[in-house]
Amino acid sequence: MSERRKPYPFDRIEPKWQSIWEKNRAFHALNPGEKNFDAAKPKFYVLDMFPYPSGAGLHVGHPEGYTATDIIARYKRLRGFNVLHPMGWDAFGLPAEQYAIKTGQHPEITTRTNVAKFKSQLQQIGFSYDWEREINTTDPRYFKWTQWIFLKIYNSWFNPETNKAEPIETYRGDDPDSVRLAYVAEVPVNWCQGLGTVLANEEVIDGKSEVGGFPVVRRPMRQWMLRITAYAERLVDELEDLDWPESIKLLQRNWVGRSEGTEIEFKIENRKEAIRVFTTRHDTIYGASYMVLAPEHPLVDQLTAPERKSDVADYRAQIASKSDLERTDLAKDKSGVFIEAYAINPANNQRMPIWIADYVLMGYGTGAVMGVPGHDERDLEFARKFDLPILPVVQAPEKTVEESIGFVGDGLAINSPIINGLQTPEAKAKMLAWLEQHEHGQSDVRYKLRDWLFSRQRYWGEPFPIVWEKSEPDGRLKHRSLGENELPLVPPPLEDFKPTGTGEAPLAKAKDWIRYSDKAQRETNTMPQWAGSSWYYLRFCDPENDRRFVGEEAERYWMGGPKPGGVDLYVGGTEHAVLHLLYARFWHKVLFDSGYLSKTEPFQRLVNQGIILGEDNQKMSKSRGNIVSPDEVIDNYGADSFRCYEMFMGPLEQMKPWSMKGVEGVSRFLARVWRLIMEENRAGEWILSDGISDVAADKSQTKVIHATIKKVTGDIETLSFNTAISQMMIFVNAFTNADAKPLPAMRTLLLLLNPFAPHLTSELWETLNRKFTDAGGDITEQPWPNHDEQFLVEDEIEIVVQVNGKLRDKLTVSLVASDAEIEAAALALPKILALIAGKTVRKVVVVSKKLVNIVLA
RNA sequence: GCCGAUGUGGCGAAAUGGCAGACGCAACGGACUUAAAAUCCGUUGGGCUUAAACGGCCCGUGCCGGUUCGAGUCCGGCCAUCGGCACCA
Repeated sequence: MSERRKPYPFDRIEPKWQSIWEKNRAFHALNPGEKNFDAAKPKFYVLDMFPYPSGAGLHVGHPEGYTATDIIARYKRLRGFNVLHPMGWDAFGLPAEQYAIKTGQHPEITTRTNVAKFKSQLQQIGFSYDWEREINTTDPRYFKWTQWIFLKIYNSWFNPETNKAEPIETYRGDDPDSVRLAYVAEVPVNWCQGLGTVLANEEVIDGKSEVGGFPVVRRPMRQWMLRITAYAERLVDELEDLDWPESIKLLQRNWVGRSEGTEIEFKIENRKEAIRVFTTRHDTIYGASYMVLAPEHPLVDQLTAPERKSDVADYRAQIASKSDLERTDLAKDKSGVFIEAYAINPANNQRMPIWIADYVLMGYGTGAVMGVPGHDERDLEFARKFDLPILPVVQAPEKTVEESIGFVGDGLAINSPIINGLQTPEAKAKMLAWLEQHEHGQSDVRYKLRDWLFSRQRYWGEPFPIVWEKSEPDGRLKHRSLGENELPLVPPPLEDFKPTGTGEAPLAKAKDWIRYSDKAQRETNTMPQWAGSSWYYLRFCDPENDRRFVGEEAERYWMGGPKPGGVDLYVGGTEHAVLHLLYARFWHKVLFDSGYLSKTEPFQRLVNQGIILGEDNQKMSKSRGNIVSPDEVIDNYGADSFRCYEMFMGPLEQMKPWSMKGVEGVSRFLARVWRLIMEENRAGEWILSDGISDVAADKSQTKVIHATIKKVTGDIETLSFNTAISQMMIFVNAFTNADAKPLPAMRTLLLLLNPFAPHLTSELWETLNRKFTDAGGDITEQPWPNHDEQFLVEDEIEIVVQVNGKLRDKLTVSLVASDAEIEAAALALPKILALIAGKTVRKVVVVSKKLVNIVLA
């Protein structure tokens, strides 16, 4: 590619200013208690979702959110805030480990290389991060505290009476291990033979591993779990006062899946056991004609008649062999086995045949449902397939009884002696009262949320600070935590990172490391990648602290404020709408309950940037070959053009395609700003333009200046950066052909543009200061300009004149004209007279200082 | 299937219920130039009217209806695209 002449010397000024900022520690935030800390300034904590440093480097999607937060950070500094704007690396994770398996290169080396690449790319864009606060989740000084927090969780239980976590010592029951917030359980997990590890649900796509595409099967394994379900209610309720997009709140609410209903007990014919059922439609109990248990339900073995045992065993085997994928495919086709036992419907004492079927899940509710085929789609399918009785008990509005079969909405209770004639809500209330009164059931709340599967069979993750010890009476292995003084627990050096293939973690190969004492061995599983990212925003407040995960004063300052959430602005992709944001909130609440934090929520305001598509309008991917790297953009147009284009493309939260032509347009705009202030001399050198003079702007220029201050300031506050840039383009267009460029106007423009194009504006500011010294100091030390409304008012205003709502003419009147005067003037316009001639004016609407609408009969 | 978001020129997009298309891209025309690039200026939703220009008229924000003096914007119903969940009782 031939050397193109640069429209302005960004290749010289951008590295220059980046090194000045670094040398001056321009963006270093001071903590309370540090020398020069200014307690009079308000704080602002603006955070990006820190990246996983992959080998591929940045693509243009990463810096979209980063640019937005950088503009906010720079703007807030100019507005006199102490700004915390940090960056770090979420560096544990599968790709580095897979690379290690392939090449033998230790993940630590891969990680270091990738971090260096990412960091240099971010620095080239000129982001104002406080690099002195850089953190890396794989650094033992960091994960020491990840392990420490795990111990806090492990050593806590959730007290339902206080609705918060408390130290395990306060638990009065026999078996503390049964209530810890971190516990071991045998659960069905996603096992991926190809990768040799269990995977989280989100790492499994259509029954295959996201990495490598290997098949994934369900398999019961003993795993570490975190009791996030204890917080289900608070995770929903405490969303309320957060400034998050409603759609994201809804996603979280749906994920937690609260439903209110009733737990009902059904007696079993001729037996002492009972089946408990959870239902949200206890008003349909008269229509419950059969009972279904999940195949794994603990009562199945006891209740199944001897002659049905082999059928049940066959059915269970058949289900176990199905993969998740097959299960989804077969979702519509109901299957099940009758176990030759009967339950008694407490409402009408009818016998209900008991079945097992895989459409009932052991993991939700009680693992048992009452079959109401009249008013539940799945029950109806099941009943039709196995010829079970179908009784309508809710009549749909405007429908006959017969037509109401399959109706699942609210209607009129029928065939239900106790509640006949009642609308569903009243029917529910009365039925519940009846059930409670006769001790058949009580109201209950259930959640879809499951506990968090927290262990992985991987090398490249935080080891659990847990040892397994032979306990004295029975010689069984029991877990216990390491002491805080034993942290960090660093993973052993390994030559061979390969999975064992047996479900045992790679750490099991480090025989010396595992051996803790004569009678104790270390836990060999590691934590998932989500661990480090569940609290990193806290560490940024005080990253060097080696006595505490975050210092109290630093936490109170940066995570404080009047709102429930601590981080003032958090920007990142929607892909983390549920998991990361839910996990972080959960950890935060445990730490809050334990008295370590000042706020109940981590993130007050959340904004999701939209993804950037390739020029072909498709998602960027290696296989499509449409990935745009920031490097090429910066080489050709400079970092400021890159930043401004990222913001000019469209609304931050919207999905939008990349366009190199668009970058060029924005680059032209910045070059125009440059040439507003600079000109080339005969030698081809850029020098301060003769046109710049210290004169006042004229009236129309003043108006543009103040309109721009107002618009840009308001737009930055609402993150509408695209329209802020448009307004600055209007400003520049207005001054491009002016004979004299008034100095104060130029300074105002540079300040407004500074958060967007910091290198260009710093350079021009400095150049102006060399000749005109009164502004003094660096651009970053200036106050943000204020607009004055008086310069925006017009002497004369244009009034739109409509006839029957259609624009017909315009009218210019004085600012002080009354509505009556405006109406009279409008009705006197020749065009309007012609239009209304011979017609009756039925009404005239006058909107003050705006419009007249003449309505004809 | 359920839930949510989005739908405006050739393209990215603007528009407190009040002039639809700001700003930018692309395209076309002009100035400068031996020429090109760069730069600057202008035109640019569709159609009709007009020899042409000025002007004038009609249509136009996914589709159908409603509220309103007035709807891209509010309400109801559809359609399409994208995203999430998916036997959750």
